[in-house]
Amino acid sequence: MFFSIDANNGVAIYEQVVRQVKFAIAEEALQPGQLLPSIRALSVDLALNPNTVARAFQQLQSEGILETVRGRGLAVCAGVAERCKELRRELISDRLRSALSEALRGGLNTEEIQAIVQQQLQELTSQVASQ
Amino acid sequence: MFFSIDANNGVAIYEQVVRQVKFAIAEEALQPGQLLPSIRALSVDLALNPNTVARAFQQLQSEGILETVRGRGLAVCAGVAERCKELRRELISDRLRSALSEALRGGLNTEEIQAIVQQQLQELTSQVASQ
DNA sequence: GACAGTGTACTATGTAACTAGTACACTAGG
DNA sequence: CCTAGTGTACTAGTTACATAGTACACTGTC
Repeated sequence: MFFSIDANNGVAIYEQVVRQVKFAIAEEALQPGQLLPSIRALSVDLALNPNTVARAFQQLQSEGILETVRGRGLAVCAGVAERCKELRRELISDRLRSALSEALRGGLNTEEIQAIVQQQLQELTSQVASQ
Repeated sequence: MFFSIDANNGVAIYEQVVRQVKFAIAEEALQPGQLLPSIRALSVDLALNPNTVARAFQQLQSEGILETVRGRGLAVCAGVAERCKELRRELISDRLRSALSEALRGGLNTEEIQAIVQQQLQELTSQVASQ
């Protein structure tokens, strides 16, 4: 599957699953109507407890992004792609803002911060390219 | 005092205190030999439990950044300013890297991410300026 | 009908983080 | 000496998160 979990991320594991499902819908890697991998299958893939995955899916359901298909599984609701794109932008913006705010409060100036961002982006993209 | 705590940051509160003390030393807002505000005073300022502040200070002590002056308080060790500057860069880089990595995995491209960083930096600096 | 695969619900356990409160030894200053 | 202010060291309780295991109702397929 597409998801990757980092246990000591600050972000709770179930929350990481929630975010990455939203991202997958935003990327259109998950289409409306499409069934998600089952709770049990995904928990094996990600080496998580089924309850943790179930909690993530329940939250997505309560947000109106997934819906239950009785006896079949959970499917992506119709017409949520656009909303997921907005959510993705908000989630990423908030997290970046929090990190940038700490950097500013820590006494770094804008130029130093931008340099760090460039360096990290370069490292990350070259990593992905070499995979 | 200089510190500001954000309770739902992902970063544990005691860890935020640890980081901000390091940042203050890196900024030379705290000089070597200088006494820090007392655990009790700081806990009142930040509306935290004294134990939480004590835990942060104990960690800083075990890292060799603060030292006990019996009956007086905790003081910044001599010659740690340079190390704190390195630590500050590492801490901020790691956190930014984590956020940027999520953004890339979420399907945003480098240009979109850079645009978000610029926007957030601009908002944050104009906020600070208007304070 | 039988079975396997769904989501859902429940209780229980363990850990980390934070809070609450108390007690003690030490030092500086009157 | 006495008092107030230090750090330090406990025990306890709460919350959030993750894990472990079990049970149930539903659906699709044979």
